[in-house]
Amino acid sequence: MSRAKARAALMQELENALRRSSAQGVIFGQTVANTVGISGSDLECLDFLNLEGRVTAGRLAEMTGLTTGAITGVIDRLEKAGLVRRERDPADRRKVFIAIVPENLARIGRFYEHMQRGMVKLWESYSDAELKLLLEFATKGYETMLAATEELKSMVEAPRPKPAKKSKRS
Amino acid sequence: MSRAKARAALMQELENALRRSSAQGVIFGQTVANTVGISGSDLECLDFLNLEGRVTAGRLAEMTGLTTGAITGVIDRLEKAGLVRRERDPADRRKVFIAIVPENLARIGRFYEHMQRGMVKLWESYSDAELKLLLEFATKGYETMLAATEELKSMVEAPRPKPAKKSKRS
DNA sequence: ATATATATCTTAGTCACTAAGATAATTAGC
DNA sequence: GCTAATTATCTTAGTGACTAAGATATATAT
Repeated sequence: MSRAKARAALMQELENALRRSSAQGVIFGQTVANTVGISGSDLECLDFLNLEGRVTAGRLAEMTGLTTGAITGVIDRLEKAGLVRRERDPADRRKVFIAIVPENLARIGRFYEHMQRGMVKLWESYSDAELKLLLEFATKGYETMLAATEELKSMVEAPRPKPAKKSKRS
Repeated sequence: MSRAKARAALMQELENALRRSSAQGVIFGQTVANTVGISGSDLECLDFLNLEGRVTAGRLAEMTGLTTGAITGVIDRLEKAGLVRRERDPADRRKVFIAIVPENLARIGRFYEHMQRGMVKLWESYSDAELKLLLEFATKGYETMLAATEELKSMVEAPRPKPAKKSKRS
C-alpha cells in the first residue's frame, strides 16, 4: 500500500473510531439518564450547567437547541428532583438563573464513577505533551463541529431566496 | 504551580474539551436530523448502518438501546423516506435485514460536507504518528465508555440482591 | 408432534417536544 | 413620564416517538 493510501486508511479508521465513540457516548448518557430517572435532555442540561455554571433559562435553550417552552419543562423536572434551583436575577427580574444544587448532585456522581476511573486511567497513560495534543485535537474538533452546525442552520434558515415578490401580480 | 497540579489541570481541561465536543456532536446530529426531516434516532440508526453495513432489526435495537417496537417505527420511517430497505433473510425468515439504499443516501451526504471538509483539514494537520495516537485514544475511549455503560446497566438491572428467600424463615 | 425459543410487529398509553400566544419586566422614542 | 417595542420566561394545545405487553410467525429442541 502506498504511503498516501495508508494515510487515507488511517484517517478513515480515525473517523470510524470517533463516530463509534461518539455514538457510545450518547448511549452512555441515555443509560445514566435512565438510571437517574430523568430524560436525556434533562441530563444534558445538567451537564451544561456543570460546565458553564449558573446560566439563564434562555441560554440553556440556545445551548441545547430546545425551545424555551421545552426548557421550562426541563427545569421544572430538575427542580422537582432537587437537582437545580431557580434564582430570579434581582437586577433584571425577567431573567431566571438556573443553578445546580451540589448537595443533591452527588447522588448522580455515583453513576459516573466507573466511567471516570476508566478515563483517568486512560489519560494517565499519556505524557504531558500527548495530553496537550489530545486537548488541542478535542478543542479544534469542537470548533469544527460548532462551525459546521452554524453553517447547517444557515442553510436551513434561508432555504427560500424570498417568495420573489412579483412586481406584477398575475 | 507544581508539575502534578499542572498535569491535573491539563486533564481537567481535556475532560471539559471532550465533554464540550461530545455535546456539540449531539447538537450537530440533531441539526442534521432536523434538516433532513427525520428524528435523531432515525439518523443514529442510519449512522450505525453506515458503520456496520447490513444488520438485523434486533441488532439495531441492541446498538441503540431502543426497544424492538421503537425500531419497527424507525425502520418504517426510514423505509418510507427511501433511505433503507427491509430484506427478509431467506435462511431464517424471522429475521429482517436492514440495508441502506446508497442512491438516496447521497442527498443526506450533502449536509455532512462542510463538517467533513473541516475534519479532514484538521486531520491533515497531524503526522501519521500523531494520527495513530489519536486513533488509539479514540478506540480506548470507546472501549472505556462501552465498559462503563455495561457496568451501569448491570447496576440497574440487578438493584435488588433477590427478595432474599431466607433459608430460615423468621 | 408439541413445546419452547427467537425475531419482528402491533397496540395502547405516556411523556417530552414544538408553535403560538400569554404574562411580566425592561428599554426606547417622543 | 407615558406609550410602544423588546426581551425573557411560562402556558396551552396538539403531535409524535417511546415503552411495555402481547400477537404473530418462524425456527429449534425434546
